[in-house]
Amino acid sequence: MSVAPSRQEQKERTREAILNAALDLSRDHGFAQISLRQVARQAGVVPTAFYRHFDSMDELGLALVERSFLTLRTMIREAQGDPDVLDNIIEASAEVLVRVVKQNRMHFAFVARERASGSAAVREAIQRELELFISELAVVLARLPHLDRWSSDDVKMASGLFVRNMVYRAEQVVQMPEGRPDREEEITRKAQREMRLIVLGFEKWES
Amino acid sequence: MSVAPSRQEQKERTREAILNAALDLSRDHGFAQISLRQVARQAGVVPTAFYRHFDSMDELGLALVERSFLTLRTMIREAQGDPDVLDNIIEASAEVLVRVVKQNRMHFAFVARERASGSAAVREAIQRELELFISELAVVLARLPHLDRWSSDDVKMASGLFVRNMVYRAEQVVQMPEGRPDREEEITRKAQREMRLIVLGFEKWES
DNA sequence: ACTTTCAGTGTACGCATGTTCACTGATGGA
DNA sequence: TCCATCAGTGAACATGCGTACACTGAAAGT
Repeated sequence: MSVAPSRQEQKERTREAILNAALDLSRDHGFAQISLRQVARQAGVVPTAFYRHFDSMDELGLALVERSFLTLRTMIREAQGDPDVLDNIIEASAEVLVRVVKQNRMHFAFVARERASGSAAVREAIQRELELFISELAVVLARLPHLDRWSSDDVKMASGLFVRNMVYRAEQVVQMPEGRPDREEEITRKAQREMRLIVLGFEKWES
Repeated sequence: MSVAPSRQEQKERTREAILNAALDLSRDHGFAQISLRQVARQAGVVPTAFYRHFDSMDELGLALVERSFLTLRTMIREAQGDPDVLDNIIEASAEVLVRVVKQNRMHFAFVARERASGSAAVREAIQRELELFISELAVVLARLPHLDRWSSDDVKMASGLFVRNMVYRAEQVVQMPEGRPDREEEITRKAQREMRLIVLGFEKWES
């Protein structure tokens, strides 16, 4: 027999249902074009109940941004903990990328989609988080051979190149039909080739 | 005294007004979230007249994709004609990029925004056009030193890196507030640094 | 045991939407 | 000159929207 949930627990549960409903509906139509009523319906709740959790759709969007970047940070932390990554940044990080993206498809899809097109508030939040993420990755990169002597501007440039590559490949993984390990391998391979090319540039870089 | 326009001319004029209205409204809200009635209103025409030119908003979107990529092709042709580009691909092409994007702000904004988020039809059309564009640029790149001996796959990778970099920088130019030559210069500089890094990689690339 | 709090309900409203239909009147071919 | 064509009109419709408001009833505080 399950115990009756406390009021707080129940509220949290509904909030979660709303977030998931929005994420789910965004998949097909984009967050900006789904309505408050659609979200409420999918969450199994009456439209007005929505307001007990969020003031507006915009606020819901910001909450989704926050939640999505939480999983992005998990990735960078995982990459940092992995001893392979420092030895072999390219192969290891490309694999971490594809794996984490596959596990969190919806979150990455949301970020990739709304980055350029969401409401102004959502778009700005994503840009800010992405900048933050680039800075965090730069700290990791700064410990690599060749890069440890660079100016911080240069390291950030490298980090930016990697992250943009990552976002692009994540878009592809997200759009990839399920159960196509061949496509997945191809994406991993292409990402690796590109990162290898960039790293080759690092070795000759000056100023 | 101006001559009365022919029926065809007048129709073409209205069609153009609808396209421009849609492009203009997309700027703030994204194409996917503007309504047929808004477009008609902005074009100075009654909603039902819209149907004389397009069957649906989706078809309007596809027409905008086509028109936008027409200006993109202008850019590549201009770059091909410019003798500086072959000698000094990086500086010259970065400048061509920023200039052309500034001249065609709205078209680039449209492509960048709807690439990841438009309706399925619009999204797919843009992806297809972008692939085509990468292939065309690859033909130009194949004539560069170091690259002339590469496999066509490798040249396409290089082309893809440049184009993605271009799309990203175009997004920034578009979002840039008007009359900020300092920001513009910074973007040009960053784009150049990144392209230079990639080209450095080219010189050491094998297989 | 009582009262308060508050997550979720149900109704009602005014508004913008996409699409239909019958129409008008200038253009342009006969 | 007459008449067909057809780009653009204007009214009407059903529908879905965001939000206001008064409400209910169980959980939590006393």
